[in-house]
Amino acid sequence: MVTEQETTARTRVPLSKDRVLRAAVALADASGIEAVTMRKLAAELDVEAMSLYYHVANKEQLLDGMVDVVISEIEDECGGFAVPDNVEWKVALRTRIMTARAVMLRHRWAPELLETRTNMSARLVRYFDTVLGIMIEGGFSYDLGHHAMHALGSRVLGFNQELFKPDNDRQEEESNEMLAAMAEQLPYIVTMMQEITHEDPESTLGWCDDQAEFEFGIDLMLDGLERLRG
Amino acid sequence: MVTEQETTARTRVPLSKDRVLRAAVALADASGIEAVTMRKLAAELDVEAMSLYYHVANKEQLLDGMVDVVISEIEDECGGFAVPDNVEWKVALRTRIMTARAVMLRHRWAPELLETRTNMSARLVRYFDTVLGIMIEGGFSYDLGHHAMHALGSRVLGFNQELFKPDNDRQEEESNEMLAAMAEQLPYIVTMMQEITHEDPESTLGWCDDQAEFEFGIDLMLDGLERLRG
DNA sequence: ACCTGAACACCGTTCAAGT
DNA sequence: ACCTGAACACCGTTCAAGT
Repeated sequence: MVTEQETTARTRVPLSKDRVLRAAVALADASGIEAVTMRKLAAELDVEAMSLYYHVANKEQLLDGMVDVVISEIEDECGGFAVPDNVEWKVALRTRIMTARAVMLRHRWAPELLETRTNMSARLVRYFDTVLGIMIEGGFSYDLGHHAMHALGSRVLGFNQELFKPDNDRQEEESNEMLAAMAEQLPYIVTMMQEITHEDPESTLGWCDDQAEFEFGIDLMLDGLERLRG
Repeated sequence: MVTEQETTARTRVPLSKDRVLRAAVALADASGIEAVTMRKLAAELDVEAMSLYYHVANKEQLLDGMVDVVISEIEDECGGFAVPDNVEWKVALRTRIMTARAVMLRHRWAPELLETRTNMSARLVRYFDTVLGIMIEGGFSYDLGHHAMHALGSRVLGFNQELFKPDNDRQEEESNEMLAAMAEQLPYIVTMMQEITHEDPESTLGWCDDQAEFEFGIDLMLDGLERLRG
């Protein structure tokens, strides 16, 4: 019995802030951000809920840490946060944004979390610095760069603030049915639905699988900024 | 004693879904969305928490209802959701968006709520229909109108997805101090801070009091769309 | 028809205590 | 140094019961 205890104690990897954060990210990926409670996360780590408080001050800090893990992934995938040389600013910025987007698609809870956090991650600020840097080295004035940062907003992290939500369960059936019933109330939307044949039927409502719409929006802004840069 | 009971019973306005929703909006305005719990809302209405469930199925429906109240305010302030005649599309759309923005500034919890809701308010869809209608009547193809709706995203409701958050308590002191310490880590941002004299110092970080930045972003998109319309 | 009380299954978190 | 148990103040919600 004592031997068994010793064995498990030796086998078990000790907890650490890093391990806690990684487990939290994995849990959110698998079951959504609402499944990330101190108790469930602890269970995932085969530990009591209160043990987490030794590595993390409170839940706020846990969520901040999860954001940081996501930003780290972007940094890794970009090969660091240096402003590239010899690349046109628009290309450099666009590829960076698309890389960020790829990371966000792996962690679909991340956009909402990013937007609701009030603490600023230091790593996130460094990401913003290189985004700004790409524009400055590309010939932007600091004034225009500043406006651009605000205008791009969270788009620089590869996601869009869509307002049409997935409407998970019922997909086409009820939705089309509802729209048909409201035809005279919604003349333009109904006509649009009829005119536009969506290649990928589920891409209309989801925010994240609609790569083409995201790229349309990004290019609209980048082209506009290029024009203002002169 | 019986008389007193009768008096209070006669004096008290009976609960209704409408009264519940208005109270919830008022509570969120005053104390933030996190203060809107079934128990606190009930207390505000001088009623037990369980009484709310007679007028509202659950908390989800309560939050959906709050969104609907906000959209109603926009509708009222726009004088209904009809597509205006004899107004240039860009002007019509811009004023509508700015009206929505004014409403959002009165209910600062609303943007976050709008973005996290998964149920689509019928009234919100009608709002979108007139936004699309303005563009179609302004000479947009349905295809371009569709792209534009996605690109504008929640901006059509008058808010921006900012990633720099207020950082409420400590304003300049710690923030500037921190930036100075990170000067070599954040060369571009630090320079930008130095170069740009903000007329309104608190407008840089807050998402909502920065009217000028919002207008810059909106005009960037509207001008871009005008160019694509041809 | 409208409201309530007690109870349940969950939260985050504190604090004193264990090894 | 690291982890735990019991307890507290809060959630949303059910259900049987009151008027």
